[in-house]
Amino acid sequence: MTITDLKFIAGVDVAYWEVEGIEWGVCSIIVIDYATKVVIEETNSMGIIAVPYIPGYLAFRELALVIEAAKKLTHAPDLFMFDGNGYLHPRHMGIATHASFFLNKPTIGIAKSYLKIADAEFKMPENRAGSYIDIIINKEIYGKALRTHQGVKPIFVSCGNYIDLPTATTITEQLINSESRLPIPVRLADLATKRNRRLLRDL
DNA sequence: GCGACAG
DNA sequence: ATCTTGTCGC
Repeated sequence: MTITDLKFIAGVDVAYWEVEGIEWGVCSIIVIDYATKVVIEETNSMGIIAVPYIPGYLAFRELALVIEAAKKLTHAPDLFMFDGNGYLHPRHMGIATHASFFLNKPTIGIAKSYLKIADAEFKMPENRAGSYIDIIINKEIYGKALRTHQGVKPIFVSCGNYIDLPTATTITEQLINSESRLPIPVRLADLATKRNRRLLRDL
């Protein structure tokens, strides 16, 4: 995978709500033009969520909706960014990695907090935009804690699949604006998911 | 039994 | 993730 081949990049997220003891979820996928950052497309899917949240098993809870929303896309993304980990996972199989086998596209994992692996801790990157620290466990780089803005918590970037960490990091950094510590596609998917939830639950 | 815990 | 008001800061 080469950065110069990238045209469309997708951000994926899921939001939840409950109705009479039943949990529902809505998945939103936002596709933007990598060069201009303009939104090209949005697709959604919604359904009952039957799988509970268990740390390490997020994909089993969210993937069905993700795949359903991805099927509706008319502009095939060249890469998908997820709200959650990829290789930075106890079995190297976070949702970003797991999803790649269904999407058949490069994926990147972007987590907002650290999923502790084998009691391994990480040092916080220094407090300035762009600083990062590799998360190394048993001499292997799982991902990195990346500070996208000064004075804000770092995000955790890891490979999903079909991409290397330096490339994933470069792409992530190029999609950061002043609006959020998260890359634009993930941030927009997060906003879309909450907007759609408001519309759906008030139905 | 207690603490930890992506979303 | 979600439940939630005001509030501090750029």
